[in-house]
Amino acid sequence: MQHRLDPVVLNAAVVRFGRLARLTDMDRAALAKAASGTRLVAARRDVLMEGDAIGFATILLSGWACRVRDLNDGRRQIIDFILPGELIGNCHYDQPRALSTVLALTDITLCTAPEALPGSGLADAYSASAALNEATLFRQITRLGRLSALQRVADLVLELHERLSLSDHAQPNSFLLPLTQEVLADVLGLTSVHVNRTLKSLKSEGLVSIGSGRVTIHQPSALRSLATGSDHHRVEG
Amino acid sequence: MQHRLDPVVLNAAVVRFGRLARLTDMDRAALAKAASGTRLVAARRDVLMEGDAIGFATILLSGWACRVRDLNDGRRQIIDFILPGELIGNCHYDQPRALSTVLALTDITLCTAPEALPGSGLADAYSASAALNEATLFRQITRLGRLSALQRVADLVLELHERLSLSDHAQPNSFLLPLTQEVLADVLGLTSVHVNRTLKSLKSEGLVSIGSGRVTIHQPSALRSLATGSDHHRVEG
DNA sequence: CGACGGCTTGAGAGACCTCAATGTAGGTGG
DNA sequence: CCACCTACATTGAGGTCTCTCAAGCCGTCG
Repeated sequence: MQHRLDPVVLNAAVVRFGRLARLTDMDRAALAKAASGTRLVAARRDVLMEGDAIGFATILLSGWACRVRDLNDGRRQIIDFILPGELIGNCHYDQPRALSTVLALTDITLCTAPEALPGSGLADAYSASAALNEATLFRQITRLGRLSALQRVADLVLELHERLSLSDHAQPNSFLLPLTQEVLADVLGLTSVHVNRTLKSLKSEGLVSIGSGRVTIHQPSALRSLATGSDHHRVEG
Repeated sequence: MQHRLDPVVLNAAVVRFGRLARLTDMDRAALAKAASGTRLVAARRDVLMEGDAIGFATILLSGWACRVRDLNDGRRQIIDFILPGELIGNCHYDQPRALSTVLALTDITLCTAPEALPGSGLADAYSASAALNEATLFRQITRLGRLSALQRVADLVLELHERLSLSDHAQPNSFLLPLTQEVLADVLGLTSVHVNRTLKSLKSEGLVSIGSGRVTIHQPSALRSLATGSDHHRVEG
């Protein structure tokens, strides 16, 4: 678990899938081999367009991407983020067409997801990953449908911290957030102006600090109760 | 395709899956056999609770259900509807735990989804169904994040018409909608009061009529342009 | 008939948006 | 080194959409 320049150890997919299922050496070797052939996509470039023909599922090895849907009036909604170690596309059946555009939010590296033998640990990991992805969509729907701006931001910060922790991309109470406020607005269903004011409010309450690409969670429990609406016992600085 | 009391013909799953993939007689027989053993759930009853252990995937044969998430303050968000012929749970891997509560909105009948041999038409249908379900979640996210109340209702009406048409549960420009305005509010991320006003507005513009459980779409193209925001050329009565 | 659930309507409040200006940091060229 | 440009963050003022609270209505069912 130490930091070496060994790609097997540093591979976000190995870390994440290893947390989702019990991997054998063969599974890890397959992931390492897959990760030896990477594809790079620059920030702001499309990884794939809605309706594109898809080959195999892909693993995001580094950087941030997102699924996004564009509206006729120029606005857009980010469906969900894709974080290191997460899958793009489905491993359980051939998906002829992409269901949404996938956009690189930073420079990213991708690799083809190795095929998993039925019953293998890797297959279990893919299943768990798909289930997590679906749960993330459910959470996003609830966030957009029923939470206030303050709650949405709090909930998203907590979710990102949880998801990044799965691939060791987060510290116990902070993580790197390489996103502009406009991107946050597009995922939260708000305007960037209101995201700015909401962040300011969270900062001034001392719950989190956000700046120069890093989020630090100062009061995890207060943030959680804010996000879940059980905000009775407000923790005052 | 004629209406007979033959359960094979009336089976919503056979109709829907037959539209999603080319089914063999064996596939249809498997569905018919599965549908011979049904489970009934009364309106307002939970089909399964979030976190429940799951066995096999289930097919909804009749009635309306929904995935729902409850909040601490008593409010709730309906994630998506489940319509006749649609799947509950995943056919491509064992899902140990339910990701959300599933609630019967009307009296419903369920059956276990028959196992699909790899490469069979049924397997293709399950894949297509899963892809459609994911697309529905994407659409719901976009609806909640970026559409106004008027647009949300318009978009939902169009979506429901499309989905019900897949299982022959809709007429060319109308369908039965066995939902209260409160349920609509919970799926649209609005209050029932505002749903009421929004419906009134749509009616008064002559786009749709809604009453006694039936929705009729009078101006499909106008409704579509309202939902997609390309509402420049308003169609005035 | 009364009770109930769902629908409808009104009035006022609040959250979030729009428009617009200013501030700030990094990058580039003169 | 400074002027300039661009992208992003920040702040203000006013408007609008949706919510909240509250009341009345309507059909159904006991």
